[in-house]
Amino acid sequence: MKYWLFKSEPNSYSIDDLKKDKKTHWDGIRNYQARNFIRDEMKKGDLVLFYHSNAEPNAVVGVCEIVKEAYPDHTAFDPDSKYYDPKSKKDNPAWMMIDLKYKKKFKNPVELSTIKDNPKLKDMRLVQRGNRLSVFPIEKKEFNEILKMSGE
DNA sequence: GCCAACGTTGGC
DNA sequence: GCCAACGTTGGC
Repeated sequence: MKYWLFKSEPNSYSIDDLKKDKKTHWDGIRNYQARNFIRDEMKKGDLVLFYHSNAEPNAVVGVCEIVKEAYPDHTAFDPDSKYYDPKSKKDNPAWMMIDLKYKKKFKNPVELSTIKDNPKLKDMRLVQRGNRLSVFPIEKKEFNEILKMSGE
């Protein structure tokens, strides 16, 4: 089993939206490295930290779980979608998505600033310079450390 | 709002 | 195949 971190801007989709929806499909990934993680490595049962970016404050705000493994991202086929990509064909989809289930929202979000201050988390991609991936793997010990910092 | 970082595009 | 231009991400 693997552990992941997903970034989302709360004004487009927040942990509260996921809590309300209970489950969602993670569409709109249009980066090949992220796509490869989704397609090749994410498995049902993997746990995901949900992170708010461009937020006040930026923070890990909860946990969710992968409940469906990679399948074609249908928004790439839809000319009306902002994620439309004519290069993605139905018989050879370029982009994939997974389904996520809500698990918990932290009472105390773990802020980016405190993550940066924790030497145990210095190797996380989240705090590395220039990291722009919106989904990426994290270590089990990093996942557990964030949980510990949240007090959950 | 600024800007550094970095992925993608397209001309050559 | 190189690389400049451009667009996007995301912290500050």
